[in-house]
Amino acid sequence: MSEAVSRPTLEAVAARAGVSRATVSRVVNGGDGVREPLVERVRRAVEELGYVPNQAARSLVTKRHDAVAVVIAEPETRVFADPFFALQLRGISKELTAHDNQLVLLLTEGRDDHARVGRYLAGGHVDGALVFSLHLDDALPGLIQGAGVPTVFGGRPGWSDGNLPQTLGSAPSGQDSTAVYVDSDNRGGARDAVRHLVGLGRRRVAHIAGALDQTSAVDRLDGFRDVMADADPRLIAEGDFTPAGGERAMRELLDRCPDLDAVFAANDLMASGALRVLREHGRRVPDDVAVVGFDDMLPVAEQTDPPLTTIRQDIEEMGRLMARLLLRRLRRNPTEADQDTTTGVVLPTTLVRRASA
Amino acid sequence: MSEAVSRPTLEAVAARAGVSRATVSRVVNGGDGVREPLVERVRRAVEELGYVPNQAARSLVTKRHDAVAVVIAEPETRVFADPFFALQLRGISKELTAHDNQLVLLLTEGRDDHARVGRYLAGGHVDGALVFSLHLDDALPGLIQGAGVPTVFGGRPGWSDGNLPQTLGSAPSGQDSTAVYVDSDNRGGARDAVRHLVGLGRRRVAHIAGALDQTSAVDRLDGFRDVMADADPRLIAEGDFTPAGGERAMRELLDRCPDLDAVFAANDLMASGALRVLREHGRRVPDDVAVVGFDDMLPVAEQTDPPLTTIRQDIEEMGRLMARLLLRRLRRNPTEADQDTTTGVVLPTTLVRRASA
DNA sequence: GAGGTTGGAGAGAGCGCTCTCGGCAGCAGC
DNA sequence: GCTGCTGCCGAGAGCGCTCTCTCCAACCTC
Repeated sequence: MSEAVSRPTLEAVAARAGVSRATVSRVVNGGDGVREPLVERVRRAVEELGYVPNQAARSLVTKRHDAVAVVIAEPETRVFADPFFALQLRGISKELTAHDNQLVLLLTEGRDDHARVGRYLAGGHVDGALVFSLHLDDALPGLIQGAGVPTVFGGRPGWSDGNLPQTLGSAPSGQDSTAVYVDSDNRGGARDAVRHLVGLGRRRVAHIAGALDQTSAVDRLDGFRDVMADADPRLIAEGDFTPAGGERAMRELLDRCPDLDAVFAANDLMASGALRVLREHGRRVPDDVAVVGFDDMLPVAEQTDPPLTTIRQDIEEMGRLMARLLLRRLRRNPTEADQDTTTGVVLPTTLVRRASA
Repeated sequence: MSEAVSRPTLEAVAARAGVSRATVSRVVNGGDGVREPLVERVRRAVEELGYVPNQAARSLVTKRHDAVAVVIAEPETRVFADPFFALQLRGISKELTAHDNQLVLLLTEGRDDHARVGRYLAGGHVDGALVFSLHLDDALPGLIQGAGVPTVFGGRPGWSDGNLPQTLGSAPSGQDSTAVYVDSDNRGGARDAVRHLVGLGRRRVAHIAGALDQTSAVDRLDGFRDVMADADPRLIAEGDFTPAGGERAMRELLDRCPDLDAVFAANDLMASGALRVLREHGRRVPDDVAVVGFDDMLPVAEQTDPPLTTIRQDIEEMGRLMARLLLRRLRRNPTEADQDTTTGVVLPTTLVRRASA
């Protein structure tokens, strides 16, 4: 019935190895400037005692935490429940653990929670933050910039470039507050999708847009317009990224333009809804109407009837890249950081051909 | 171009309020034993300086971290990409933040990573762990029990009750190493599913089992057998929880027992595969063959044709409960903990009727 | 071989907090 | 009016680490 054995300290290792605390510290942190025989002796002592550095004590003095926060602001279960975040987290996790950083997950529920997150980040518990900001009117990005924590955004934040919330009053300066983000090429992907449809000989191409308070939806719509510059405005309907929204939009479109011969939906979920409505109206896919989605959300895109032609983005890579970018800024010293003018990284997308177009 | 302003310390607050550090500490931690006027003064000073306690310094002395690890061991992208974990995380997050605890996410990639997780947990960086162990042969649960960290498992761990890895050599004792877990009522849910089919008058009910190295799959199979005690063994096929596996199993079943009139699939993904094969074989659902799934995985269950009748489990609640259980053990003092004989909590499931059965 | 130079090791301060302890009021009891 | 409490508050040690500063030995240089 022994008391919980307290874990060994640097002191204990030093005693065992017959050296000073400082030497053990040096060895544990890379071993530079310590002669080989001593290094060896310390290593053995560490091994034998099962020594693990006390992170709290360490960060008390270094002021580093080797931890970054991942902030996911998503009140809507629907979106949260899709595989998107899981994959992104996975990419982030891989990159972080490869550099011995911990991942502190912050999920927010509604607006009130934003303040909590802001407080947490400003509290200096983590070295940096990875933030997913989905909505244009979201206060979170501003709050976070205000917290003065190095941050990388997932998805282009809602404010336009050059219009950053620079002057947030008491924002601790010294941090360059340029918004760094990683996004996939929503606009380019949309262009590819529409070009593919046009290449198939379709002339009346409709678009089911996503919720336009999200930059991804706006960008995909822009991509559509890039190719269909002179498109009939009635060929565009706004959905909300849900299957039900896709159904609604599809009905509208069929109603307004019965002669449409193709649909580009801003995500696979809406495309699946559209497919259902098309079938219901007796339109054959892809013979009468060709359909392209976006996301390549596997459980959906592969299961629809017919399987969905869509635009794939490498979600996991996006997460990995976000983490890599953040770690790089954390590592740099100020002078170098000044030269780091990266503001946005845009990942390519690819068209995945299945049966629907 | 000011230097990064270092955040205020207890000392600073004390000076401003004209009291000692100890008094500020008392106020910050609840204010017991400090007279009202002083409390007020300290509160104001905290407010004015924007003081936030330094968590590292605090845990250095308290040896608590107000943080728990969530360990998700899932090398397979497929499973990880389903909404399951997202919802569970959400539940966990809600409960943890309600009690001012942080969530440290640990995702593992393959076996080698298990050691890393074990080391991390044993390193005493977190107060407890929430672990999702999916496979029967998984070494992780053992490793974690060995780390001597209070743990709650999500899903019944792979070892049978009463056969815990008690003696893991150098496991720091003092912790009661009973495995606590939260699971949904896989067996009961399966029984409900099959009873529903039987209640519809179906007599040749088949089962597509999940990967049987997972307790959930085993339990669902057991539930099936509970109701169909004398079922033809050829009516059972093992899938792997994927749509493709469901297709394969369905083909097998149709081949072996062309007269089957119902199928209970151990998850919705496999059910969707089964539906496709049934359609391909000209069987009408539910007229010729009724189909029930499991999980109520929304993007899938609602989108199949016909929409899937399935068993719903409250995933988010499961997560919340796991966190609650863990926090309770962390809060308790040893004597009380001894009386806490909770080992498993099983959450109820409900049948959701849609069109497939 | 005296003085200078270097690289490796130890001593010790101190990060920001908590918590025990001791002091000192204020009050009751005799 | 003195002892003995009780209740508040401050002093101070110390959590486990990093990091600077100092010291010392070994090696050059002329």
